[in-house]
Amino acid sequence: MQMDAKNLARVMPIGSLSDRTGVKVETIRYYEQVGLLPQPERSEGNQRRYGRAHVERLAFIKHARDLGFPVDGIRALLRLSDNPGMACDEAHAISVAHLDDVRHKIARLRSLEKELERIAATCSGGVTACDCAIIEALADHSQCGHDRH
Amino acid sequence: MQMDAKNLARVMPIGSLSDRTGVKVETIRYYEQVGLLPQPERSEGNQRRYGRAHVERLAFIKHARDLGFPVDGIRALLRLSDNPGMACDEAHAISVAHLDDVRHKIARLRSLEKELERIAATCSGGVTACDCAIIEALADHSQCGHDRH
DNA sequence: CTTGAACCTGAAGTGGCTAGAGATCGTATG
DNA sequence: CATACGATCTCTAGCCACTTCAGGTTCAAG
Repeated sequence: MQMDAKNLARVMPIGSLSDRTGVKVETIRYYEQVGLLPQPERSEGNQRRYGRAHVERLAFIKHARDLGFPVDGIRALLRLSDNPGMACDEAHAISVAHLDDVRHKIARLRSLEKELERIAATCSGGVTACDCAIIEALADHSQCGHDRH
Repeated sequence: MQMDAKNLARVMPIGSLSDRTGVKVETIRYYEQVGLLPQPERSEGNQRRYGRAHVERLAFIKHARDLGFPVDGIRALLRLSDNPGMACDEAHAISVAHLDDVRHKIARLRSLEKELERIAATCSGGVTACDCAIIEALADHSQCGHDRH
């Protein structure tokens, strides 16, 4: 067993970085491949060795991904974070654009929810009464709230 | 020009099927490839020829996709719709499962929305005051509603 | 020194399409 | 009947953000 929690923040293998950040090993390698994470130093046997800076950068990435930022947006935010000073306006623009996107998705899902509720309610699962209202509803576009006469 | 709207419901080329259903030509071929649409008859010159049944089936598929059903779910619903009688319970289960999924997505997006609002609000875009609050918020997980001490 | 978990690379697979290349078909005109 | 040109054909690759796999190498505990 490795003395993980304590203070190997100095030189960590990829598995420990994974444990610390909650990002899977394969995903870490993927992030390196697409240029989100810099290439770390290697052990004599060619294994990746990470330090504190990598933990922070990966945590940043993970947090942004959890918030649904696309990888390209994260790349931009990381670039800004690397060059402080010329940052704020652009970071704000990226966030607001993403917030907009999230709101659109919510709106769309809400209307889906409504129609699914309506469709599911027409048939409560008893085999008797319907044959089958759900399938009919899907087949017949005219029943739903949308157009198409 | 072809007499589209009137009554070529008998034998349609793929473009007309596309126009009637709002599903792109390439997508129609894709649906055939993955087994959602049956292989249609062909003209002497090997072009697809569709009839009324295809229009209905494709409309069904489109409606379900618009509602966010995954292709596998649609495959199941189509199977049910082909074998009426043993249908209703299973169709209901599929729909309810999907509705559940949609609700989870909504809940998740709502919490994302809240946090993005909070983060974006910390820096309103003026370069002066922040350097940069958004980037700090992303870097520092401890500020947000989640855990991690 | 042996074992076995962790690590390595590179390629392919996922879902649900979309886009492109390059060839062939079908039909409205001249 | 010939021509032009849009519609269609097949096949392949690309998109996003990973995930999975195969087959090998390294590291560290006992």
